Amino acid sequence: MENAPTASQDEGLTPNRTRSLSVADRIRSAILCGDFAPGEKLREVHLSETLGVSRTPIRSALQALAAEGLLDYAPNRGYAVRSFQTAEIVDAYEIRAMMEALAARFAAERGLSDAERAVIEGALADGDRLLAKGSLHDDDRVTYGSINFAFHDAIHSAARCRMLGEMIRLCQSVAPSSHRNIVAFEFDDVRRRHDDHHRIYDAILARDSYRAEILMREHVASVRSSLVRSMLKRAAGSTPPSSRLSAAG
Amino acid sequence: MENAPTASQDEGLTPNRTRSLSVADRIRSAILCGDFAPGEKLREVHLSETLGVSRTPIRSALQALAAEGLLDYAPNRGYAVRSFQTAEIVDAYEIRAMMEALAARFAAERGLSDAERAVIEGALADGDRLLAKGSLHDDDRVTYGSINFAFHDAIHSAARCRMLGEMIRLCQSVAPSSHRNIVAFEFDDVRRRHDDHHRIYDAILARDSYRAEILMREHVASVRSSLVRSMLKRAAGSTPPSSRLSAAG
DNA sequence: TCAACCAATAATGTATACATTCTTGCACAA
DNA sequence: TTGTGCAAGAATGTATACATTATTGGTTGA
Repeated sequence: MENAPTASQDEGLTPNRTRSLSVADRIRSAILCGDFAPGEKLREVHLSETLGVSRTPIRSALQALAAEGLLDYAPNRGYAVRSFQTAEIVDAYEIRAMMEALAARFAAERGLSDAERAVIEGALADGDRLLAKGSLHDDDRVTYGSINFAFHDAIHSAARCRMLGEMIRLCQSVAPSSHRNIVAFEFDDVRRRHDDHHRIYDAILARDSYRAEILMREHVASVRSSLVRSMLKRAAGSTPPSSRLSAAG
Repeated sequence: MENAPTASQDEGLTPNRTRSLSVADRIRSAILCGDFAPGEKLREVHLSETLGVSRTPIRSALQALAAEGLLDYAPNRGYAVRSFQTAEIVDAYEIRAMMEALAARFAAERGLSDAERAVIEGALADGDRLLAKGSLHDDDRVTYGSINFAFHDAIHSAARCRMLGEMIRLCQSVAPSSHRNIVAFEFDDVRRRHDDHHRIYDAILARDSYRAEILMREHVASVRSSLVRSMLKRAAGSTPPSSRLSAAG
């Protein structure tokens, strides 16, 4: 009902899309959207019936998602949604800070292509324009998210290192999996980070690899700090110790 | 013939070993031993006949090895042995240097368990004993390899970060896959690196996370430098430019 | 009441047949 | 000779039946 037959919806744009890959995308989205509780078991037959494909592509998709770190696997016991502790998410930002710093260093050492330079300069200009307003609405935050992604993605590409890109992807797949992870950045936070972007770009252009590395490391680490601060604030605010026990179990 | 029926060789020590996992281990070993040429295609039916299992566990194993980075995959075109350029191997050491440095920092921040401390002190003492001889035979180099592994593995464990451990594993799976990668370390190299181990342990014990990180980063980076030097020397020595064209194609 | 045991059930693991896609080789025309 | 097109073969993708392993529930014994 809800899902059209997969075979007939092949779109010409994406040439080789196997059922396994499509199914992996759908399950991944569902996990990241929080449709499954952490630790929840994913049964093959159930997914098979829900998604309208046989168990074979389901198994393949689950294995792929486990390799991405989204699922836990135990032989003969199947797959379960991996539950990330707060500490693991914070650690992932530390790892990502190191990896992005290395990417910035590589980019500085190896130089930017014309396309990459254009993307970065576009991202910087777009950000300048957005921040010139002096405040941010929710839509603006989404927009800045795209700008931010474009900036970092161009640097990953400029690093010319496939393994580094893969590892950064792994780090990124951890954080969004936690639902309570939407940090409402303040305007000043965003402005400061956008200023970081300018400096990092300057360092890369100047082929100053050491400065590019240090700046990027601090840049990502500051996101981690904001995250921790935000989580502490929420923990203290939303569930004060007194009201906790009085709430119905 | 050569392979006993997998089902009957279940050993009590390893409880849940599926055919997929066993097959993945065998193919992984074959790749790391260089039984397949870089870029060589791995056909499912062929492997299925060779290893005496059906295509199902073969496909699962190939997907796992692709996730580990040992194989390349393209939809409808199967799997091929990933060929690592020299630059990629060198880059992997840079990545590993960052990751191991972070692991050392985490270990210093979070402390060592009694077991981890015992392993490290054992590795340091064993290394001291080996190096006291003043020279190394080939057997000694193998022995020191085990000592080195024990030291680093204990620190990975002390980092208390699963994702970090997984990423370091990924880095390590790259380097050995290149055959021309056996660096014949000189005695002085090994002695210097063992001294690094002592200093790193001291820093971790002293909870000096900054020093532990810096020392470990330099420690791994020095291996990369030795590797590069060794490759340059071999390139210059074994195939001098003059003899290159005279050799039969 | 509680623990251990065992059968029934349901899940995952494997083998195999079929479907789809890619590759290969040759025929044919420019 | 060279390039295009097509058909045969071989490879991968999928579905399904069967095998093996976990889990569950109840029974039995203390």
